[in-house]
Amino acid sequence: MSSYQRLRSSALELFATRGFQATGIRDLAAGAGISLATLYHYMDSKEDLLVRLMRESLGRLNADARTVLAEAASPVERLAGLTVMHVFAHGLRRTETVVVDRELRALKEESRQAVVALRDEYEEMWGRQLADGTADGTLLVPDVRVTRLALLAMCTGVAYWYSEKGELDLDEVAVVHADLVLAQVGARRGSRQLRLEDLDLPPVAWFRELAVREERQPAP
Amino acid sequence: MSSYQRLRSSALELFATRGFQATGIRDLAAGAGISLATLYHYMDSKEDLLVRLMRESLGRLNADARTVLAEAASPVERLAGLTVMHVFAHGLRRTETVVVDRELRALKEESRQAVVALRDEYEEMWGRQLADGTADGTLLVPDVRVTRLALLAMCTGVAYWYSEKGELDLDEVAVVHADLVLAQVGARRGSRQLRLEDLDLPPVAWFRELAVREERQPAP
Amino acid sequence: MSSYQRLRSSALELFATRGFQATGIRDLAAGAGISLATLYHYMDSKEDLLVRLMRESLGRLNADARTVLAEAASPVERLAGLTVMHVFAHGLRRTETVVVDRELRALKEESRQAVVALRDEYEEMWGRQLADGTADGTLLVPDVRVTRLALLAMCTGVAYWYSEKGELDLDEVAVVHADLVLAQVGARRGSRQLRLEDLDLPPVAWFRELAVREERQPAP
Amino acid sequence: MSSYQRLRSSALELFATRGFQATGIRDLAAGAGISLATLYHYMDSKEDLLVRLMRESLGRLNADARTVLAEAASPVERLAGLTVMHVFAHGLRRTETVVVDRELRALKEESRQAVVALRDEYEEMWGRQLADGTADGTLLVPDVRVTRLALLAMCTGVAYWYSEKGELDLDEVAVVHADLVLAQVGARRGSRQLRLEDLDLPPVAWFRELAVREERQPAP
DNA sequence: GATGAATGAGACTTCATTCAT
DNA sequence: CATGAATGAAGTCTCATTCAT
Repeated sequence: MSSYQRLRSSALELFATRGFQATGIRDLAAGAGISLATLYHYMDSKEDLLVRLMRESLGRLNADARTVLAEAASPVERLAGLTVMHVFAHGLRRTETVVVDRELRALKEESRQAVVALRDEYEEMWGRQLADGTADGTLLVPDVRVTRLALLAMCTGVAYWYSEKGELDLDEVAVVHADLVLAQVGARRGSRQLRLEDLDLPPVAWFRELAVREERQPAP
Repeated sequence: MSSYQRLRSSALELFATRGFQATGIRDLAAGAGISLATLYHYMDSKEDLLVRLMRESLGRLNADARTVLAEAASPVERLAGLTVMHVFAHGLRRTETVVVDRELRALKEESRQAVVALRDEYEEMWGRQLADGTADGTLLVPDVRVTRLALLAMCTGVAYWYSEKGELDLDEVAVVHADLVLAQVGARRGSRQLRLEDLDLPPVAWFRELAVREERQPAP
Repeated sequence: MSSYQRLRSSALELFATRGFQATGIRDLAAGAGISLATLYHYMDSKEDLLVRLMRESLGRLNADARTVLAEAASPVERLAGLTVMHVFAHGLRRTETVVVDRELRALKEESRQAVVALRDEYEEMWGRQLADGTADGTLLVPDVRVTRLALLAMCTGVAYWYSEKGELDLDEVAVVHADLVLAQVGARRGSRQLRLEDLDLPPVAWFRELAVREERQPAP
Repeated sequence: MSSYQRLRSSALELFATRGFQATGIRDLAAGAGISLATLYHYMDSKEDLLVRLMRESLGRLNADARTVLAEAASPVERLAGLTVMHVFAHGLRRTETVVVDRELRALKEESRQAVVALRDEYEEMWGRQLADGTADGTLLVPDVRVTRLALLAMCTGVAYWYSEKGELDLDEVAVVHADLVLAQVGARRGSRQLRLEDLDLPPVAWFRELAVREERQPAP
């Protein structure tokens, strides 16, 4: 693994665990196994590194979301698909998603806006399913906007409490969340509450694959 | 307002906005309108201040939760009551709840454990309702533990996105969340999905009052 | 002597000898006998310190120049008086004048402009005597502007080569420079070249006194 | 233009403008359009580069001075010739002369002595004319040593304030300085003040040619 | 010739904290 | 109560330089 790769993953781990502000550049250098000065071959500044990691992460999340949307035919299925994908992404790529979620405030205005734009792009995909499903009557929510925020908060929470070392199985967590979401948005067939297993979606293993698929990392 | 009161509220604002690590003691002093040295009349250390604020906040949350539990008769009603209370607490006491949620990791082991114990006490009250309701068949969830984590993440999210200056009405947000929770846990009467308005609980205004009720602040 | 006084004089010595850029803040702290952190009680930044020292120095030079102008009645006498004053100021307050002369380029644009304005104020007093004396025919120069620059460069040079420990007497150096200036500007009475001793000016000792007179230093 | 030529001229520009200490090796590399590591093919160290540039510059100044002395027959003419040559050298080879004048203090003792020796060699040529002219009565100065220092400071000043882009004509500046010098040293023919135009010297254009004549640069 | 990667030392500055007054 | 002065440790970042390729 190259120096940059080591820097990337240890920085994510540190930022996620201690927080960006609480992580010193000495920690970053030590984590990557390089000297303090060498660190600056791989980043312009600490903030620059953070921005880079955030953009990568959100870029990938958006790509995965688009992949999911292409696999699902209806708003309800798309919403469920996004949920499963989101849970896997936040459970398996814990560090980067936590960093994106928590460290926005550490950015200066300019870079913050760029990152927020990427995040909005993602959330817009969720919002559209809620709006579409409400429009065609396949789901029923009290308030589209509040519901979107509530669902995302719930699913993002996985990154904070799930651990691969724990006893919970992430496949199950994903299914549970999808079912919770379907219940929340009142997705029914006749009088019966729809569940993930009722939908025409790729199997859960497909979503797990998507989340762990290797991505070519851009050069420093 | 006394110096300590000003310190308390500006510290919460700063910790919530910038984060604990990113807030310097100079910021704290400036926010309270006192000198750097005087600051140390009101706290032993920066961490000590944080711990104090967290304990106050969680102490109050637990007290409010107990008040709610005493007002509701069944697991379903208690769960809905906790939800409404939680949303008001996190919407109206935004800074302190955000600080409790985000800055646990800034504490040293010893104080962290004390604060975590308070938090666990609170979450246990939620968990108990889910367990009780599952036991007596009044609600149906895929997994008690995952559901508890999911619901709490969803409801705590309010502190992050709700703003008193926004166009959303917090009363409505609270109702929406209660309805979402009831849907998620499959609370029904016959085949009909239960909603907050169907339950025997104090009116929403009562919960709002609870959340804003003045509390005597302990002396420094 | 207070910490600030010690900082002031050792900073001038260091800046004059090694240059601003080559002087580290460790050198400044050591020179003043204080710790690195304490140094920042007395300055906002290294550049801020430099600006302060420059403004003090130029402020005093301008004050001294005005004192001299008030003592002399004609352009020729004023020019000679400025010359003697300038030589004493640059010979006896060597460090600060050298710093003002050499370190302008180390300043950022904003502070640079403020300092340059003070310097221009001073040079303008020289220029006016040349212009006035040319106008009333008491002196004759090839080019007012070039002459002013040439004279000032010559007289400022004293700060670079004169040393109190050397064998030259500064009183004599001042007289020589005044005579050189009078010769350069063609100051004559009839066909005879005027010399300093021919003019109606305070004695040389008066100028020396002016240059060493204690000045109240402003608080940090 | 070769890499070394570009390095040479951009280094001079940077050293003259920002100062030696304030110029980083990254600036040097960027100025020459080469990489940081490649820079070290053209110099042993930053100081080595500075020494080289200084020796080149002083070597040329001495050569030019000797050429001038060979063209002039008397101390007065030689002094005037040196003055005109000096003004052209400092006006047209601004960067290198400024660097030599200001950055001596940046050198370590050993190299400093070598460069100072070259500078002394040059100043000695000025001193000799003053001494000779005083001895044979063709000029009259208050103090040979002080006068030499004063004249040189005055003429070197040209490098600091003259700009090719300004409105002043360097030919005129040179003539003015020569006349000022002649006045300062009391060069007369009978009772009349001598001026440059009275002397038997090559035309001003000859001196300008001398200052801009291409010199073979030694290989790296 | 040329360079990307690497580094120890040191740059300037701010940190949380203490203490005599 | 309140504070100005002081500090050791640590913050982020840049320095001139080397070396394997």
